[in-house]
Amino acid sequence: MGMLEPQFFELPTLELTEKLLGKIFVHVLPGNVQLKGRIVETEAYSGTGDEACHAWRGKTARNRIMFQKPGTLYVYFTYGNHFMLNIVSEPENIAGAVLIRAMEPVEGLQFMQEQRGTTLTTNLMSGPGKLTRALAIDTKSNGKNLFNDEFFLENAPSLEENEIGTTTRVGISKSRELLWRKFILNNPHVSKGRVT
DNA sequence: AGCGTGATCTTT
DNA sequence: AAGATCACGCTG
Repeated sequence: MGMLEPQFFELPTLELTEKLLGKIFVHVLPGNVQLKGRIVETEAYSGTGDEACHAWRGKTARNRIMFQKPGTLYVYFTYGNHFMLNIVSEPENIAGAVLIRAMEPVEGLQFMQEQRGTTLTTNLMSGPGKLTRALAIDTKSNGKNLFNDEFFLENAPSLEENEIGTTTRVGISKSRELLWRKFILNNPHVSKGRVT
């Protein structure tokens, strides 16, 4: 299956949040080291009305990437330790993004194990801070897009509705009622204790 | 269940 | 300028 094209990302954020499940995220390091993970857990963050979205009050120095074209990477630093990986959604000048919360390791396991200091595959990428560490992603990648040979998504079949779980989002204090978290049911690589 | 760790944003 | 918050992960 080939690389996903820009048109794939032209969907409402919540729809894209589902469509990204099962797709293969690829980061190619210098020396042609290929790191690949299958996306198994995502969350939608979108514009006005969602107070948990960084951009709900408008554009700032940090969130400006959320206003760029769909398929752009929005990476930010939080809790003094962790980088969060998002894929921008919505047309240019409208804020939206999908937080990638967990992946299933597919290629580059040895590199990931060294990065993470563990060998247990269900612990390598089972959280948003874990997966950026495993994939060697930090704010240097903020603003890059998924249409080049460093970062891209490999296509894969979409999930059936009955294979997808839906809940409220994790770790937020505002807009807690929105059912904007999507994940692959019964997949052991979703973030800890949240497989169903 | 508690805490580290530092950028970002709000309030003074 | 100071204080609060934070789309988390690890130890205990």
